[in-house]
Parts: sequence; structure tokens; C-alpha cells
Amino acid sequence: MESSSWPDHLPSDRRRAIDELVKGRDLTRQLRDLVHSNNNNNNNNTNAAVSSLNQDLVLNILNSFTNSLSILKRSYGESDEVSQVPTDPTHFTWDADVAVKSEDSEGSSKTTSTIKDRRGCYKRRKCSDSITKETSTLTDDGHAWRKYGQKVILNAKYPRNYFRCTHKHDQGCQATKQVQQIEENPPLYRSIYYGHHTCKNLLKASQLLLDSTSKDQSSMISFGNIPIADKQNHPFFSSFSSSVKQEYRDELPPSDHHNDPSSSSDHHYLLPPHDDQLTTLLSSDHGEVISGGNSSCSSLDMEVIAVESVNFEDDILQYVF
DNA sequence: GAGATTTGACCCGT
DNA sequence: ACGGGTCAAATCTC
Repeated sequence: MESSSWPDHLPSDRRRAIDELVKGRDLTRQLRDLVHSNNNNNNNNTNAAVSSLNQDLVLNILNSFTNSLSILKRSYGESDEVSQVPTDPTHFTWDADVAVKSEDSEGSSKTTSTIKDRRGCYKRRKCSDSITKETSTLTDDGHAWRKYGQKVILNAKYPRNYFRCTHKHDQGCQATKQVQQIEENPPLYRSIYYGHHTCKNLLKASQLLLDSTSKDQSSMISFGNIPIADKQNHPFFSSFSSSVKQEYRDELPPSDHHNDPSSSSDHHYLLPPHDDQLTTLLSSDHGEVISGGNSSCSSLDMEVIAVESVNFEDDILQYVF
């Protein structure tokens, strides 16, 4: 049991909490194995969806335990041995290289208790384990991002924008990305992704289930039956659109990214700048139109392949990241 | 009112 | 000391 290796300086109640988390995690593992063996014995189609949901549920619970343990250990400056215990080889692995905030307010280095004192609250990110993409348009990767910072970078013409996964707090997803315009003419954007998404995009998931019952010819994941005007009001699209709106306002030159009705076409859905990302999203989901018809984005092709092969973030990550 | 963005301050690595 | 990454209060948007 890992709990026996906890250092003595941990307060006993904290140690008991960790012990309980470890116990919960181990029990969940047993449940996972049980679900898995049941799945192997029930291979008919009617049970497949339920089995998949069961597995997702178990993995989410397991992930919560693992992440909680990681946070607790990190808050005491422990090496992250708990997080490195694989919960599942293909799901929810915690990226140790991603900066992780410590919620600890009792750190030994703390000398004052002012709200502003955040010493020890984060670690600088290592340069490793990042994926860089350079695109002529701001592309969507299928995830909801929330901007949390912007910095002027030395010797850089344009500021760097910092995004974290929207589900950082509700699902503990540690994925972040940086987006920076590096050229204006033609526009070129560099996106650097750090960490892996451990969140589940529930809206996308539910849409997948819906689409599996009402196949339309070209879309693996289809929003195509929603009129374009209604897409703005659709919960997914409205939240997505608002989540990236500012990104475009910040990064695109103010003059050249507003509506160009002449350039709109039936399939490409060319839209105002913040909707340009929506365009890519729609395109990716349809698996047929890429970034307004741009044919030079091989990385985007990879995204489409991933979406077509389906199964949300994990599969996308395997291809894109 | 909830959630997203802005932006100055803070913290850490070099 | 400086540059870059993140926090969090204030502000904005829907």
C-alpha cells in the first residue's frame, strides 16, 4: 500500500485522507476490472453502449482519485509517484511536466498570509512535452479553452495568449496552450500545446450518440442538421464561440478579419473571425472541409482522421498530440 | 447571475 | 535582474 510510504511530517488527518483516497482508488480499480470482464462476456450491441458508459464512469472516478492524490502529494512537495501509477494505459494519464498548481496554503516557504502572496503556488513549465502547430488560420482542436493570460514577449511583434482547458476546475484537466501570431502577411499563428486533456467533452459525446442513430451521409459527428443561424444559439456552439471570441479579437489584425460575404460558400461556412474557428470546428466535425478549404494544413488532416476514428479527446490526442 | 476575458501583480527559472 | 507563466480581482458579455 502506498499509504505506508507517506512521510512522517504529514499531519495525521491529512494522511488518513490520503489513505482513504488510496483505498477508494483501489476499490475503483477492482470495479473497473469487474466492468471490463463483464464487457468481455457481453459483446452484443445493446449492451455495448451501456458498457462503454460504465467504463467511462469508472475511469472518471478513478481519475478523480488519482488526481486528488496527486494534488495532495504535490502540496507536500512529494514526488508524484501516485500520479505515475497508471490507471489505464490509454486514459487519464497525468502529465508531470505540465505546471501544476499547489493549493497548499501551509507551505513551509510561506512567510506571510496576504492574499497576494502566491509563493510556491505554481511551477514553471518545462519545455519538454509540448506540441507546436503553425497554421495560417486559428484552428480548432475540438476543445474548449479559456484564456487566462496575455503577455508581451520580448522581441515579438505580437503578444502571446495563454489558454487553459475550460474543464480545468470541474474535471481537473491540465491541458494548456499558448497561441501567438508570428506573422501578419500572410497571417501565421503558432499554437503550442502542453499536457493532455483528461476531460471529457460531454456535449460532443452526447452528439456522437445522437448521430449514431441518425446518420447523415457525410458526417461522422454532425451538427449539419442545425441551421447555421441556430448554431449560434446551440449550447455547444454558443459556448464555444464565446470561448474563443476573445482569442481572435486579440490575435487577428483588426482590419482584415471581418465579414467578407463574398467569400462565404455553402460548405465552408466562412464566418466572421471568431466564427472562423467555428468554421474549422464544423469542418472537422464533418470530416470534409478544412479551414475554409485550405489544403495545406496536414496537421488538420490528422485531426479529421482522429475525429473520424472517433472517441473524443483521447483518440484525438493520439493523433494530434 | 454565471461564466469568460482583461490586466496588473506575483512567482520562478535562468 | 529579467523574462515568461500564472493568479485573481475587476470587468465584461450573454
